[in-house]
Amino acid sequence: MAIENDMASCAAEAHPLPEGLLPAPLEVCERAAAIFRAMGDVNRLRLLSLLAKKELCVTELTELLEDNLPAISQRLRLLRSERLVRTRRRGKHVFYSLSDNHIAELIANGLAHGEEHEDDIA
Amino acid sequence: MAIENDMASCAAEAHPLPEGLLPAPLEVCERAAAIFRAMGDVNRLRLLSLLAKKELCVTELTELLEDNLPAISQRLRLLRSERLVRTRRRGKHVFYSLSDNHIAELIANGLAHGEEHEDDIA
DNA sequence: CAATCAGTTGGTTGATTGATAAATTGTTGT
DNA sequence: ACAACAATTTATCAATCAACCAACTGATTG
Repeated sequence: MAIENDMASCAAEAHPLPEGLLPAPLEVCERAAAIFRAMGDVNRLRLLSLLAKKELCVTELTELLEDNLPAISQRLRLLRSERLVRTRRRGKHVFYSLSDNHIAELIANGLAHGEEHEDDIA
Repeated sequence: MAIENDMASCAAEAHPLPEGLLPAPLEVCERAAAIFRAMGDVNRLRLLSLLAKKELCVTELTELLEDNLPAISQRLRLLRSERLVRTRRRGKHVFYSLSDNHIAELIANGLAHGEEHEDDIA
């Protein structure tokens, strides 16, 4: 009753909050969230799962994923805007690959987790 | 004109596509994409960045993130529905923690990448 | 330089999503 | 049982996003 104006008390009683306990910096979270968001779509992730194995051009991706070319191109565009993939022009073809190993690891880890919990869907 | 029904020819010329080159199974991608999607939001990721350090209750998270409690609770609900976090009731308080080390690694990796590319935002 | 192939861009539409506030459930202490 | 606190739920609204089709650019070949 005497300490009801101390808003932090309830939490402090439950656990003494360490001073240094802070969320990751906002800018870092924004960047990381942008990467995750870009990976957080089935079609884009399937694209990435292929690029994780091999550099591929838009036409090849279109065939492997059995989709139409503009759709693939749009997804690649978004992935490139978030710097998850790189492009390299070779004659008529534009080849896409993952921009760095860090991205490759994130994709591999995510897919690995997806395999473990495959039963969650059914 | 004579070969216009052979759709694969153009890509085959650019690169001989390995037989075994297939995207990750659809179900795996769906599950992995769902995880990434859940992480792909700044507010949820900040939540996760805290839970990666320590188990915390909703009230504590509300204070640390300086937001209102229902908002935090909603985000936690989504994270729980995707099985990224676990709950444990202790008296009046519900404590949240990451559901497993795999998730913790993904978060750590994502944030690490976010730190590297902090300059991308400015 | 015209024709064709490879890829991108723009605009629209329908579906998801996140924020907010209000009402409700669950828990403890008196 | 009641009051006070902790957390969830529900509903609604605005914003964001992905799919789709059409038009366009850029590069190569005849």
